[in-house]
Amino acid sequence: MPEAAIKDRPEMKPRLHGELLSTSLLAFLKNWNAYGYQLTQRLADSGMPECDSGTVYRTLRQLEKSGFVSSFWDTSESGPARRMYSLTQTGDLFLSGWITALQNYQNVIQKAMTDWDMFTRGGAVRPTEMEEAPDA
Amino acid sequence: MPEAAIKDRPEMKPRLHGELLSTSLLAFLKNWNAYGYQLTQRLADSGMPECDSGTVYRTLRQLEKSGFVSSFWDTSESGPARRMYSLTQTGDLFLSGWITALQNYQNVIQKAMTDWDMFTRGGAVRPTEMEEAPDA
DNA sequence: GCCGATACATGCAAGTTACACATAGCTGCG
DNA sequence: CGCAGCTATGTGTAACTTGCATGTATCGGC
Repeated sequence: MPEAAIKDRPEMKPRLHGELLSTSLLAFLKNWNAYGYQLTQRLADSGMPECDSGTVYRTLRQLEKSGFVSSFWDTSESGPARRMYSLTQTGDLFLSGWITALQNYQNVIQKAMTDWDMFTRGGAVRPTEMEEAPDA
Repeated sequence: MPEAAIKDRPEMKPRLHGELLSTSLLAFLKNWNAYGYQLTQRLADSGMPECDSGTVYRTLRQLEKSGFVSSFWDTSESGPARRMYSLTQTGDLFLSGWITALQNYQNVIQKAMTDWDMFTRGGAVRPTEMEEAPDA
């Protein structure tokens, strides 16, 4: 994890949101139906950055509006009613597409680290001393 | 890539933005200094979803405000002046932290796919027929 | 001079988020 | 019963982010 310079700035406390949140939710729903509160807890246990539960609920509604999940009220258990979500076929399709796109992202990140490794081990100039990238 | 149901909806044309964009930019800058226009092109060539060049420029300024990159005007080459960016130590640190966090995300996604695989091969009930997740 | 490519930037409407707060059901307990 | 605390879902709002269109300026070729 990042050290002092980063972790000490309250404004950059990392939070899970956006596409990473949406797709995490879809991933959880691939194997099990679940409701918002439950998903919030699973995310918290997953080692990912914390996320606001309000955002989780809104995201789930958004995913439903997009047709990626569907929901119904579950009153079978004790306690307050739960809105159970399940993944739709469209959502499953979207998740597959996302994973493919993620590969390209991973390639970019990994290539950066690999190249850096070659730089340092090869004794080449450090990037801050270079003016521009090669053409290839 | 996702098929008909998804790709035909113009509103869900995927675009690269947010943290995935920021970190892609930082990754490119890990090995080479570069300017906005150049980075926009590299992103386009990377196989990732398209992204708006205006968003790239704004994101770079934001990264500078956060202290993750620094910039100067480069007028050494012919053509319009270029704002050259380079990764700062803070940015490098942030990128490392991000990669660690990404691992957890990948685990969530991958576990979903693995479990699904076990489901289908093991002949277990499909998730849409299940009411709730197991306790463990 | 004029066009097109390069390069960076902003205005605006629409969408998204964090944080605080609201609502409500159920459980345990004195 | 009263009432605190957990479960469960949501909303109001200000701040921020984004896509798209557009604006500005430099330079090379003709």
